Amino acid sequence: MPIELRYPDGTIVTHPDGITGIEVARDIGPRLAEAAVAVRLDGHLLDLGRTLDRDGDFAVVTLDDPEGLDILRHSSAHVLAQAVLTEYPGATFAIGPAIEDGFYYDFAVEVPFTPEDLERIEARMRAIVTEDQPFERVTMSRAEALGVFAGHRFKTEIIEAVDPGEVAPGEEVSVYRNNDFIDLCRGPHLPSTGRIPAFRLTRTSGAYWRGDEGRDQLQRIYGTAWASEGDLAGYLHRIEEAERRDHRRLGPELDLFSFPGELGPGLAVWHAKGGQLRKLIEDHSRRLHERFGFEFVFTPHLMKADLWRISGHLDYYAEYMYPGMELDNDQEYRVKPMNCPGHILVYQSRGRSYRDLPMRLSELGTVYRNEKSGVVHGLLRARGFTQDDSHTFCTEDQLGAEIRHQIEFTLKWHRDFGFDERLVEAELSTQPEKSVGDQARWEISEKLLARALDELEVPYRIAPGEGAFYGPKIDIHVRDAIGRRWQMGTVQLDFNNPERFGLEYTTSANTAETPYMIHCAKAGSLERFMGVLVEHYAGAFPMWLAPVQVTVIGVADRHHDYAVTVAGRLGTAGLRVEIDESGETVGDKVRRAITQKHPVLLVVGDDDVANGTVGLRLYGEERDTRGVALDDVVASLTEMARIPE
RNA sequence: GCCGGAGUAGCUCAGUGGUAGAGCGAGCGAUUCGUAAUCGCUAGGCCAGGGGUUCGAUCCCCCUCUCCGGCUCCA
Repeated sequence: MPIELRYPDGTIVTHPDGITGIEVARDIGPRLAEAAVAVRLDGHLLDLGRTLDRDGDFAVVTLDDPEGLDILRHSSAHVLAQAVLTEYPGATFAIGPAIEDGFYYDFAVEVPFTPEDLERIEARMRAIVTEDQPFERVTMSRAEALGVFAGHRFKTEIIEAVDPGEVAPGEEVSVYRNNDFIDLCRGPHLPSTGRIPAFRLTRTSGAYWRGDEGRDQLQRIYGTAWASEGDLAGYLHRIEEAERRDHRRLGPELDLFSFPGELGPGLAVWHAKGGQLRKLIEDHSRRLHERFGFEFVFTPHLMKADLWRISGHLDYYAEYMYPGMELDNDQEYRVKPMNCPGHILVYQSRGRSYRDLPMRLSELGTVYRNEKSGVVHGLLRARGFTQDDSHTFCTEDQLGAEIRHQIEFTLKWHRDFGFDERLVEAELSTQPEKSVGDQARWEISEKLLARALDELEVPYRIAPGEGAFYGPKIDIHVRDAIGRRWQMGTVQLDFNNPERFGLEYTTSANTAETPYMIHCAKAGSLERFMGVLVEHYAGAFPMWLAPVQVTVIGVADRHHDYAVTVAGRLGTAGLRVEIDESGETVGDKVRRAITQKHPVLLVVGDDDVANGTVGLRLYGEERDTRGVALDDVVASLTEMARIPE
């Protein structure tokens, strides 16, 4: 029975039954056959040597395809495991998938790997690649497989579980063999180890078996693999670029913030420049909250423990809360990890009617969370931070419009900081297995959250069951200047707190109703947001955010008075200006301003004093413009420094 | 919290079982210069903290703290 394959260009070609993927590829073209690493038949990836036994959409997969890279990385993981099992007798292996940009493999070994081990393993891997060992696919029964992997307890566990995610369905399992190395695997793989063009082992770490803290701690080795040495170099360059942008490095360098050891982990101090930046961001936050109809409230950092008992935090969140302190006749107090209970008390301070709703309460609320010691990470994961937090109380009728309103706000917020529509993605997390709250409310809310995203044309994916137990949520993610994805703001429904606190409003029919409560943070944590901003802009902030917008440099000391005049004019126009008064050379002063990433540099010399002009150089530009009239500079810089409308 | 790595001047890093060095930065002096580093001098270190081994420890061992890479967690 011949089979009909439809190629990506739409043509349908008939082939004899039993033809293999590589044979079809050869039939299409010898160069394609050479580049081929696998084929795809109706969405299923198959090894090149597998026979094709049915009609379907057919495509040859090469290393230019994302799937091709996944296969390359997966095969690289096998070679890694082969190298480790060869070099370290007694080692056993767990799982080794492809991940973004690379792969890893988890091992159980007597002694953890050292950087020297990594070199040794990498050398062995190179030898395996040079030997160009073919990957051979073999299927066998579970019983046989249990025999093959006897003594490898993790593999045995996988086979016994017959996890459909890791092993082909049914009783048969597939394994891949190259030389005497054999691994349980669904495949597909490269035709042979020699088809790995470029790889590098990058680091080691501990990892738990099955990701479970309570189970074996394994040794994980990470690597990266690419279609060419050039791609590998490009990847390593991107890593360097990310390091260059690291906010933990730029923060102190640009005098923005630091984490003094005396304070304790995860606690930052903001220096004057970072304080200026933060003030600008907070000002913008308040401006927009006001424009979007929010009211400002303030709640204390310390509240009676009973409040956290009512809210349920002491039941569900206690491990993140700092220990209580006993005051006034054994009254226990807690530092707040969240702002919600405070805002609820504001709501509850008097009887509310439907006429009060929607009530949007916001606060730049500083909270403290006792993050585990191993997870604090600069501003991105701090123990003390400030949320641009808000809690909105509304009726069911208002809910749809309100959700949309808050998402619009969040989008506007990100747009203003350089994350436009193209860089924003959302994630809609729905009801988990264990949840509280009225089922009807869950359904209505999830529907309205999705509808708002549709209407606002925000691309999103649904994370089924990933919502908090108290309500569904939308998380806003952005991609930064080098393509990394960050989770930023969030819009969350909360069915738990209104119930626990017994919130009510009086309807027009004079009945009591429980309001909907929407938790929304636009930036999330200001600290985290600013950390991401630093990395996004690589410390070179746009004019309106730059702590120092303009540096004025006199060519020689005799130009100092004129420099002061220029700075005065700019300052009067509302610009943030510094004069470099050091006795250094012009070249050195220019370099310092550039190193500090100041957006605008004005150099003034004899000609400028005589003509009322300046020499203008913008950050990121190699050239400068001489003899620009001071009035023009004031006008154009003021325009450049405009706050987003 | 767990696994691994690392802590030497403000920063980036050399260094040795016999009580420490460079570059940058800082201060001072000279230089007065037109767009990415002018020259010189000076100051600055409980070598993360504590304990041990040793005649002697920054160096070797143990503990603690902090940071880094992951894991885990992420109401």
